[in-house]
Amino acid sequence: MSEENIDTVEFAKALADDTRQKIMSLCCCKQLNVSDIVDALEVAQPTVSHHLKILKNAGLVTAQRRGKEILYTLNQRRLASACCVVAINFAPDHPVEVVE
Amino acid sequence: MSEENIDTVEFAKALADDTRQKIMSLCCCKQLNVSDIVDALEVAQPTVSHHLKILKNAGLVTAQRRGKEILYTLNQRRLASACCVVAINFAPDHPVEVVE
DNA sequence: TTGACATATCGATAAACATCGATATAATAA
DNA sequence: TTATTATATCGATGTTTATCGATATGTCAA
Repeated sequence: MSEENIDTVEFAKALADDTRQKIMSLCCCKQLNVSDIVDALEVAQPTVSHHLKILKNAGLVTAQRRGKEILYTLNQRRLASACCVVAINFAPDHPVEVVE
Repeated sequence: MSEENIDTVEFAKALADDTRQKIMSLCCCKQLNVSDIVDALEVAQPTVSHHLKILKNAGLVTAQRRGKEILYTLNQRRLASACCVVAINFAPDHPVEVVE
């Protein structure tokens, strides 16, 4: 949930599901509402909301209400940060960083 | 399991457990046998073997027999690669790479 | 207001998973 | 061989998690 402090277990758990990875791919670089995601995948709406909650708690997506709908977007910066934190923590001899 | 082909769901699942992250930290830069890991953590030996199998299948540790014991080491290169693959797949606008 | 639409939450269920005691397998030494 | 040590596998158990139908909450338009 936190802003910049990354819990690597929470991060990995959020990432550790095929449906959530699909959701992440879908809302990368775009804002999608829940119905868009439900239509793109083959899972029920409560299931999508469940996964979005997990992704949001891990800081991997952000939510923004627009009228009746809620737009979700992948938080790419956070994701890249988390990958770097994992690499730096566990693979200190192979440092990884965001380029440019 | 594979050499360079990284399954991001398998990778994330392997990473998504506190005990496994502790094991990874323990055998980073060193070779540890199972008993060393059992002693360092507070879990039973079959549990440690179970986690080592998951890490090994994901390519995150390598195993080498030496006499009666089996030495496990973290595969840092593989871990760094996997982090990069995740970042590149899901955060294309924030490219991440192994430096130097 | 009421109704329609969009999403979240609840409660139940089944599958996946972490854990451990008991036991099997493997290597070595006596 | 037998005994000892180290690790893996098996089988059972409890916990976590993914899933979905039903329902609640929230927003807006009429």
